[in-house]
This record gives sequence, C-alpha cells and structure tokens, in this order.
Amino acid sequence: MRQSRGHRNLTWNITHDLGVSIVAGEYSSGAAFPTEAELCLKFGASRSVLREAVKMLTAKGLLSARPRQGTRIESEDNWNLLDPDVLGWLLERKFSLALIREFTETRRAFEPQAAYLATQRATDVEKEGIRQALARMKAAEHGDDDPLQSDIAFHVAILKASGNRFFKQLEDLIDSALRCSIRLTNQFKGVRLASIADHGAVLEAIEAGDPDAAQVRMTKMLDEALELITEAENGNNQRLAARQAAAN
Amino acid sequence: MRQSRGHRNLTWNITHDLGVSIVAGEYSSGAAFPTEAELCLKFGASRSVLREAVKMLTAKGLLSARPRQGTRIESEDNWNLLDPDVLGWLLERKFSLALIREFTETRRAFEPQAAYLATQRATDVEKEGIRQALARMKAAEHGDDDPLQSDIAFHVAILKASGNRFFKQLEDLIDSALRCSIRLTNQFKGVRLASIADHGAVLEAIEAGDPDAAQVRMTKMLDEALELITEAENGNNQRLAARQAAAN
DNA sequence: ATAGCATATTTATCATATAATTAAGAAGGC
DNA sequence: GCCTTCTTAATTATATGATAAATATGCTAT
Repeated sequence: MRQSRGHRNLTWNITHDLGVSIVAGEYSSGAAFPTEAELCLKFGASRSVLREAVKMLTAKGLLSARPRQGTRIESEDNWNLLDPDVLGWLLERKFSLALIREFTETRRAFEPQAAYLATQRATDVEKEGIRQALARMKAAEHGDDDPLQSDIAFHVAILKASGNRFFKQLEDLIDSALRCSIRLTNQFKGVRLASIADHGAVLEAIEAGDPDAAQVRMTKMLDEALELITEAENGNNQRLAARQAAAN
Repeated sequence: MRQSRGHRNLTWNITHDLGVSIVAGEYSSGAAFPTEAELCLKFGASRSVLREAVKMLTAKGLLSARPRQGTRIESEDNWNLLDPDVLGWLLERKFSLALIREFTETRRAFEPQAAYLATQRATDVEKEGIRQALARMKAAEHGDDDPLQSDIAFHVAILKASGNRFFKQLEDLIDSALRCSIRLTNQFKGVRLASIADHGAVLEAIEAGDPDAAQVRMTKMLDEALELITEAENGNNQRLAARQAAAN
C-alpha cells in the first residue's frame, strides 16, 4: 500500500533501517547517535545518502541535528506516531499489547464518528465499497477470501465514506496495525476478529440512514476488541507471574 | 512550540517555502514540479539543500521522485495531514472553513474519549495541569492572560492526561489549528470561544471520577463549536449568494 | 504493427571542499 | 577562586562537480 512512495532506493532503505532501529530503542534516547561519518562507514554509503536519510527521519520527528552538537534522538513524545511509516516501524520491531491497545482506543474514537458521518455523506460508490467489503468478509468465512484483508477493507471503506480528510488519513494506519494484530489473534486463543453480524449491523445502519445507530454499532465492535486486548494483557500478566513464581 | 525541531537553517526554510506553496496549490497536482536544477536556480541554493528539502517533503507525503520521470506532487490523499507541519502549512495559506470543520470533527472524535480516559488515568500532576489551564482561562476573562493560549492549554492538558500516545500527538495539531481559528473568531461575530463554564464542567467530571460525564461534557463543547462553524459556513454562502446577486 | 534498441533526461549516488555553529577548554583579569 | 572572554576543535550545513542508474521517448528493423 505504502511502497508506492518509497521507491526502494538506497536512501529509503537506510531510512527504513535507521527508523526501525531507533523506534526499537537501539540508540538510547537523548544521546549517542552516530555521527555522519560513522553512519557512512556503517552503511557503506555516501554522505549525501546518509544526510538525506537523517533528514527524512527528522521530518518524522525521530531525530534532530545541530552543528557541533551532533544528531540526537528526539524524545518519544515528538515522534510522529500518526505517520504511517513510524507506526509501521514500531509495529515491526516493538510490537506490544500496550501499543495495540492505545491504537484501538484511537480507533474507538475515530471510527464510530466516521460511521456517523458516512451515514450522512457517503456517495453511492462509497456505500457500494462498504457492501463489497462485507461481501468479501462473508466469502472469507467459506475460505474464498482472506479474513484479515476483508476486515481491513471494511473499516477502510467506512473511513473513506466519512468525507473527512483527517479520517481518511487513518487508512494506512489501520492497515499497518490490523495487519500486525494478526499476531495477536494467533498468539491468544481468546482473541478473534469481530463477527460478520457486528459489521453487518453497521452497514445496515448506514443504509437505513441512521447515524446514531451506526455510531453505536461501531463503538460496540471496538469495545469488544478492547475487551479482548485487556484479556490478552491479563493473560500476559498471569503468564509473567507464573514465570516469576517458577523462578522462585 | 515546533520550532525546536527545525533549527532554522536554509534547508528547513526552503522545505517550509516549498511545503506552503505545494499545499496552496501553486504547483498543479500531478505534474509540473520544477526539476532539481530549476529549484536550485529559483532558491539560489545548492543541490544538496534542495535535495534534502525534497526528501523531507517526500517523507511527509507531499512529493515523490523518480529518475527520468522527475519529481511529482502526490495526490492530496497521500499528504500526511496529521503531520503538524503539513497541517500548519495548510492553515497558513489555504485556510478554509471546510478544513476547520473537518478538523473539529476530528477533535470531536478524539477529545471526548481523551477526557474519558483522563478520568481514569490522569496523574496528580496532569490533573493539576488541567486545573492551572482553567485558572488561566479565568484570568484571561479579566485580561490577565491570553484567552486563546489558555483555551489551547486546557485542551492540550486533557490530551496529555489521557495516557494514550496517539492522543498526545494531537497536541501540536490542536495548537496549530486553534491558533489559526482565531481568524474565524474575528471574522464572524457569531463565533466565540466556548465558555469557561463548559470547560469547568469537564474538569469537575474528571475530578469527580465520572468518565461518562467528562465525555459527554467534552462532546457538548465540540458540538457547539461545530454548530458555530456551520453558521459561519452558511454566512459565507449567503455572502457569496449576495455577491452573485449583486453581479447580476 | 510490434518488438527491440538507442538515446536523452532526470534523479540517485559518490566524492571533496569550505562555511557556520557551538560546546568545551584556555587565557586573562578581578 | 571566580567570572568573562577568546580560542579551538568537532560536527553539521552548504556548495560543487562528477558518475551511475533508471526510464520515458522515439527510432529501427522485421
């Protein structure tokens, strides 16, 4: 989805490598980032390339540089978490239930209102997009489509139909996060994707022109997701406790 | 707030200039962006600088470049609207009620839930921050503080207290957008900042540990803001209609 | 017409030199 | 001793020129 942008040149590869390393905490925040020359050596590339990579990471809030002082990792507060690349890098290497929970809380804020707005503003084409996504989910039940892909498609279709540019920005983020959450689904038996019935109810409300119902239905779905994440977090804690008990 | 990052060097200035021009539509989307050499000439700077500026804009989704094909403006869908710089550039030159409305819809999604979460998670320090912001608003009523700044401080304090990293990302965006909306307040007499009573009610709910009330109160406040924006949009439309009528 | 080839244009990468910035230490005055 | 000022050195910032890689475009041969 996003690879259209980074046209896979050396600069972008190094940007990606450094970005992943930084969000994974390989360079302790606040200090100790390699100098230009050191980076050139490390990656075997020219200064132009390294400088451009550093500039891209600066643009995303991960780094800042000043003469004589060197290049520094910005405090995590300044990382542009809502940048699809940054979130993708985080999920790639620093996957954590806490991050997924926070992101799902974000979805719980956005998506119900997107559904609300979609009820009022969706064009026929956009509504058809939602219908098709639901159809894909149904097909996936019988193995004729991918369950995760079709689920993503449904939520993205709602965002698209919201007629709000900021909501549409979340498409890439949802894509990254859900694609990654599949690990969660595999890891914890209790966690499953929301049911087709729940998704269908949202579409019904939109078709019926009932914004409040659409909002409520979507909220319900995300509350369920949050519940499952909480369960998984508790499961993790129990496992940790068990491990500690075993160690004693 | 954000100037900590861009340390005001030539590269950043040119990035800013180009960014503003792009979002203002000076280069028609899809084609006709100057070549490296042309940009050097235009800005009287070296290729290094221009290349780094273009990379930063690429990182924010405004541009994409390929050999032989040249550098292109990305479709607006791909602009990282949730990047504080990009939103700032848009508001700086392309201020529109539609954008403010869409952003306020976004706030209506985020802030009520931030208030909800803050009720459960805010630390004492964070709660104190909210109290102080409200105190500043009260002081502003008597001319002892800035009304806009204190209003911004209040909303940012709630986001900070949400304990959710994604919500905290909105701080810079709110700051940019509200700082800009003051034009709206000046332009349309009907539009005013939400009352201290409304803000106080949110704080009360948080202090009382009532998340639902906090959420409802915050929603109410943003609904009022949306109403005022709608009024302003209607006013604009009427003015347009009047102008057209006068032209006939 | 179609496939393959040549060419020219643009960005991508490399290399090197110089300037600007500023932290840290040295020197000097009180 | 302590403060101020100057010097120095380290690092990024900027400039320039050269070469490589990618690829639209048009040409050629069949």
